[in-house]
Amino acid sequence: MTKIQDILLKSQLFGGLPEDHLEEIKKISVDKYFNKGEIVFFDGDEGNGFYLVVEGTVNVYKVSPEGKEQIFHIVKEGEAIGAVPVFSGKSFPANARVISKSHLLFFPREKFMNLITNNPSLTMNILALLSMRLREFTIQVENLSLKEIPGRLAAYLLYLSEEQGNKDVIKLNIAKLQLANILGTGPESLSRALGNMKNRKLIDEQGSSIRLVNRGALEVLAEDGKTQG
Amino acid sequence: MTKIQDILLKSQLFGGLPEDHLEEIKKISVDKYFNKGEIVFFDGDEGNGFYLVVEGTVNVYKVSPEGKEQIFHIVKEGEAIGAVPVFSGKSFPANARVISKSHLLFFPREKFMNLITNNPSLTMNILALLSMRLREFTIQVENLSLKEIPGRLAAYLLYLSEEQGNKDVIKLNIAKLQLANILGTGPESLSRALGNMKNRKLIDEQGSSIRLVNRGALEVLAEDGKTQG
DNA sequence: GCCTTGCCTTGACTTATGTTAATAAGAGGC
DNA sequence: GCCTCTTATTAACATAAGTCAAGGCAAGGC
Repeated sequence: MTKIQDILLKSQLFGGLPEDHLEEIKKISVDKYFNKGEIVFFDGDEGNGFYLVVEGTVNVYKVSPEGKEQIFHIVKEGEAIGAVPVFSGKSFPANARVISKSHLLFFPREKFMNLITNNPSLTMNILALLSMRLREFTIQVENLSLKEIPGRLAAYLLYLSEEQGNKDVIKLNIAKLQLANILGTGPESLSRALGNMKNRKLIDEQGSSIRLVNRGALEVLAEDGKTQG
Repeated sequence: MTKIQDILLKSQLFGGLPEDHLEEIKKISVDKYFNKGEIVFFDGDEGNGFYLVVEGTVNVYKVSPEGKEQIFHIVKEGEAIGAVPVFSGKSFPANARVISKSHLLFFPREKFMNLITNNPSLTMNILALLSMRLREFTIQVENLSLKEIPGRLAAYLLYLSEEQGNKDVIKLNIAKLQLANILGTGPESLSRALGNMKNRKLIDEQGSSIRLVNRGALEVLAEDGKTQG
């Protein structure tokens, strides 16, 4: 089995589909290669198809006129980007930029639509994918609106821990600046929040690893959102 | 044609479907009536189906431990709520509360799923619906993270104007407190932002009507997000 | 018409976070 | 191994917005 077939099989989008369907799917896709920093699409571009990440990492984000960046989603191997325009008929609602050398599969809108119409399992997978994305967005809005920065950071650290197998020592796989832009802030505020957590013995930092020293306190912080009164 | 059929026909979800399908759809639905203030579902409740608003208004929102409320969506006649759990298989990601006497149609998960499998147009409608919701969320995150309160307010006023036929005099159909909770703030900050706009002759307030006096300046404010430096 | 109740506004004050700038620490090239 | 460039930290300061509290206004009941 090729690497690509393996990725497709494990992806939320195409997982659980019979092999001949995967073959068909692979056939309509186009390989696209990007170097670090290159743009996959811009906010407002017409969406004539969507992408699946085979290798590398892609940031989906928006920028304010002043240059502040908000990251919506960090997309990794097996995940899809740019599906919204395919079904809404509107343009891309955000920018996407490759942050490491990447290999994507591009699925042209028309051909993909044809695949869907006679493939109920694929359709269900897409519905599940979009629904999960909506869930993630409710969490992001909640974090931005109802929590202060230390609370958002705590929530993110716990999320990373869960993602990495509930370990107490987690790996920060992204730059601090990126993390700040996920949390909706700048690098200085993130530094302060991390420093504060270290002082209060909630975490411990060793290079790009963070040890969750006091998980309970982090959970309270993430839940409460506000630096306790 | 009954009122319900009319609503179904005009909804994004069921619009454009043949009449016999609408009949089938109506058949599997259950009427639910709510009084002002009643809860439709809570964050975390198991989602055994979704709702379509026939009459009234429903707020979808989350609350912080301190009691601050963030409204995600104000759902009106013809719109759907609670679709996420149907397709993701997870619980409701937020609360829903009726803010005026309302009549909803409830669609049980299983039966609705059966309808989908042999109804491609309905499926396409759902995909479009979820995608549009995702678009709206990107805008909400952008507003919360990249704009200050006056900018969010300006953006919302312009959105209302567009919704109400690009009139220069718009009707605020919700309480100020609600509006504040849409914008991610409290009533005091909203009052101040409105007051400031009045001082700067961007708007004029008459009861629950707001006149957009200087549309251009509002657009700049909404676009820039930040009270210019 | 008066009183109650809920909603909104205004003011004074506090605080979290943005800003600016300078320094420090790492990573990669040569 | 040294230099350069990027990335991260720290500190001092500025400000948007939250908080608390008081007062005004409007709608509905009696």
